[in-house]
Amino acid sequence: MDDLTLPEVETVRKRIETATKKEAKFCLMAAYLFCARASEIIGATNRYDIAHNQTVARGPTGQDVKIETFEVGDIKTQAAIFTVRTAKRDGKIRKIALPLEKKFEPWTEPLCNYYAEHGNDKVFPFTRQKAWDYAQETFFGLSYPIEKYNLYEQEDTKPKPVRAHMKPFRTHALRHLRATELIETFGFTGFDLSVYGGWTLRSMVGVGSAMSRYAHLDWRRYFPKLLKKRF
DNA sequence: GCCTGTTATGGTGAAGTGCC
DNA sequence: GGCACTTCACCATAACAGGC
Repeated sequence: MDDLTLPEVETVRKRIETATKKEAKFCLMAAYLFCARASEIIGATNRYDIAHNQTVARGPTGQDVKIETFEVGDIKTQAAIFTVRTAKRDGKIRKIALPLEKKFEPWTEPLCNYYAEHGNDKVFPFTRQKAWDYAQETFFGLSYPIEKYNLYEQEDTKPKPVRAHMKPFRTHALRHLRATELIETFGFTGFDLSVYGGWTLRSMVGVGSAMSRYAHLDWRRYFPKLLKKRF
């Protein structure tokens, strides 16, 4: 029986740090920090995916980040605000704010600099398959858990339960890892996570229309929780 | 209106294929 | 061999539907 747990954050971060290709390193870094799906990072789609309405590349250009000062009470610090276009929700914009100070998040500044190198061009001008290759070579030997779920087949009226199992750690696993870290380490609530990760409030915390009025809550709601000295 | 189960849709995983 | 493209099974999650 597999141990159905995620790898340690530190293990994954070290792997990303040691990625040999610069574009692989920053691509995986961004996917992890933004709690993003591959399509929210990559900037190119091959002909087949376009023809079959598969992945839409929603990745950023070098212009999709800005620096703002965050000030509340005694706290005054700088935040890098990254614009991410959410997959599955027709490219709905969400803002990922990350502390610029190294003691809070040492990757924010290098990622901003990498964005700046690309100007008006796509920051990650390659396909999801390429990103998957990068994840495969970077996370070789690591795996992550898939929860049990029901499989509904067209010809079968009864759902087929699929047991919890492990899968090799690839691009989508970074989203799982980051979401878990935000809850367990930074104390994010379901509301915070729905803003950060681009989930609907219903899918994240199970609230209906009455609470969905708060769906506009922006990065200032969760940002103070990221000001936790860890490095 | 809320809750819960089901379905639809769009995205990812991963192996295969073919070209240079 | 390395790379990009093709292919389809699998998975995540938004939306729908029905009961209370």
